Amino acid sequence: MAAGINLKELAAELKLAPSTVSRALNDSYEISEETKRKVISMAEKLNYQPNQFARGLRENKSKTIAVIIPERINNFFAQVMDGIEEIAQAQGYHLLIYNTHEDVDREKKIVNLLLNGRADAVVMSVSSQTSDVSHLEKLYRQGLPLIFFDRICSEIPTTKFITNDYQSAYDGTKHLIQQGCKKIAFLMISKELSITKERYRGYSAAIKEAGLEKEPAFSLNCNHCDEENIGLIRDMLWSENRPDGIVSAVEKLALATYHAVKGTKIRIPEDLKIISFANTTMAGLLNPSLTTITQPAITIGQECAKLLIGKLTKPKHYELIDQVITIPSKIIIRSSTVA
Amino acid sequence: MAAGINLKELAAELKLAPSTVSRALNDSYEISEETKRKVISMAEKLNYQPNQFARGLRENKSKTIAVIIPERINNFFAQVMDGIEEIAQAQGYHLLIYNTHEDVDREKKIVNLLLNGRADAVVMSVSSQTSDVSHLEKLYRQGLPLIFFDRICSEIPTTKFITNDYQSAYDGTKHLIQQGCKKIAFLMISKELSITKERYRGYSAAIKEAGLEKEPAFSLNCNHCDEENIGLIRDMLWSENRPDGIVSAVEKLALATYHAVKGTKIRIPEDLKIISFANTTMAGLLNPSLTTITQPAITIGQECAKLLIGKLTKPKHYELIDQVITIPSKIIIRSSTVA
DNA sequence: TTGTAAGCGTTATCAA
DNA sequence: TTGATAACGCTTACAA
Repeated sequence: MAAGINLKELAAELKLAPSTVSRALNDSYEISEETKRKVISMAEKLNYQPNQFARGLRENKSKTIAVIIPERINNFFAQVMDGIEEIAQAQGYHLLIYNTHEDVDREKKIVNLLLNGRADAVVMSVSSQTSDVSHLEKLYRQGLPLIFFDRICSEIPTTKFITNDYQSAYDGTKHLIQQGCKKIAFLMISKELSITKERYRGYSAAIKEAGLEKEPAFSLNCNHCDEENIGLIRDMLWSENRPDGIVSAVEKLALATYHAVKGTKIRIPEDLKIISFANTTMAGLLNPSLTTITQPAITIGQECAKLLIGKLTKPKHYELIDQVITIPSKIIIRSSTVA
Repeated sequence: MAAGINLKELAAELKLAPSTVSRALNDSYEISEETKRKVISMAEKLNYQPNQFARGLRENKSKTIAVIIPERINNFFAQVMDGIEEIAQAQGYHLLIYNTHEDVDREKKIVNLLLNGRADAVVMSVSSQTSDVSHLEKLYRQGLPLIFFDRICSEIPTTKFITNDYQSAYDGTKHLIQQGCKKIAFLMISKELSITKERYRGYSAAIKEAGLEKEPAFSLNCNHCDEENIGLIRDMLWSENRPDGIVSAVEKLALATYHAVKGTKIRIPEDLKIISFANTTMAGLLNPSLTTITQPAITIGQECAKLLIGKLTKPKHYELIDQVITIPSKIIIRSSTVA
């Protein structure tokens, strides 16, 4: 309703042809400077805004990037989105954002919605339920530039951005070993996820290298219900053979551990040391402060956006080749691992 | 590139006219069941996806809602977005999300970008710098349905959703008084914001009612630099006449207070009690756990989306009248206010 | 019940 | 340097 003025009306106002006005606004070389000036000033005066649908229909471009994440209430993903948006805004791109809530059915629906030109490209991190990737293959085959970050999909031959999951988990686990831990558990949300596999590999390598036992019950596969996770962790901590160290693959499980321990006689770090992949700014304020493996979330977002927009605007100079680009995390040692 | 099939090609494949196919896909009453079946099955087989630009151009609808927030790394706004998205997804709407980073210039640019039909409606929370609202008035005058939440703009005669800022701040302050506080400070990020004004009114009323002194230095106006805020709060806590209670209008200032106190001999809650508007799930894990005024963020998001989509789909039944709808917060008492 | 044709607001091609 | 016209893919009067 109401709506603004369109090109035809603007042209009529100027007593010029629509095509002339269009060219003037697009700074075409074939238009005189004087006409350009007149057109631009009138356009501003009348607050002319070109219709994006008409333009999109003509040019087959939406100047929009779709971002699909599994969770919004999560500092890591929030920071990645800020990174993406920073680059996108600067280049005049808009962001359609979708949260799958870790639900692969929602993910499929969302991906299907993107097959119609609503977005020029897609950047995503898959849900923890995603094992069948046919919907992603369909998207890829449509020719939409697609890249993954963090939770990547190795079946799709495109560029992926991750942190050094293996090495960070290895270093983190080694840190616990150096602090005297003998029985170290690993907390994860889904065995299917790329990040889980890599982080678990790093953890396992450090355990093996140190000659420590690898109790099966110490590989704890959690889910997305906080209450259940707290229960699972509590059970593990009250079992006969309880761990004295924990490597948590995701932030929420470290917090669940804090909840599980709360009100019990288990003390962190004296009885239990914990290190976690985490990006919360509150790590330093927890009780005790949490040792974290902090991911370069903003940088990951920026790099995703740079590559994708590069590919969209200068296809000859950018190629989304099948590769994994790694940006290292930082381990920040706090009280939860130092007795 | 690549791209899918279009309506004309689909029609050719079926040996039908494009209009017939269009009607069949839109489940028009004038098409026979048999034709509909054929069309739909062929559309699925060929994975036909209608072009959104063409449709938008025809119908002047984008099925998209723009959401503008001042900050993304913030549980309150993340929850509001989840609430909006839940309703929007169910109704087939997409979300364009913009972060102003509390910068009014960015806010203006973003608002200007929305004048061209990219979104059918806008839901926003203004930046803390926003005092000149001419850009918002322009948006409103264009006829784009616009609603505000949390940080509202009273100059625009539309519907706004907030929590009971006055009452919650009053109750929270009273809680501190009941816990024995005599000198209560108020932390805020910007005097311009609607929420600041209302929360400050509630705080002031409780202070006055209890006959407590109202030291000017106790109204601490902070900004968006965490380091600076920690310094400001530290200065206040080390001054001659230091407060024994704090009401924080926003979460980040409560966290800044925790940082300011860390490593000093000031103990919470013994020497200083603190209550804060906050939506972080970590409130219970802080040291000590933080008493919070928790806003109904998801509900606020859902209500915004319901009203806006109602207005878009059934304009006769929904009116964005000039009113403020209040959804109450919950005070959750934890250790930071109980000695 | 199905087909024909016009038009949404741009931009690109061709002509003037 | 500017103007007229067609085309992008869809929906909807109007015809058949």
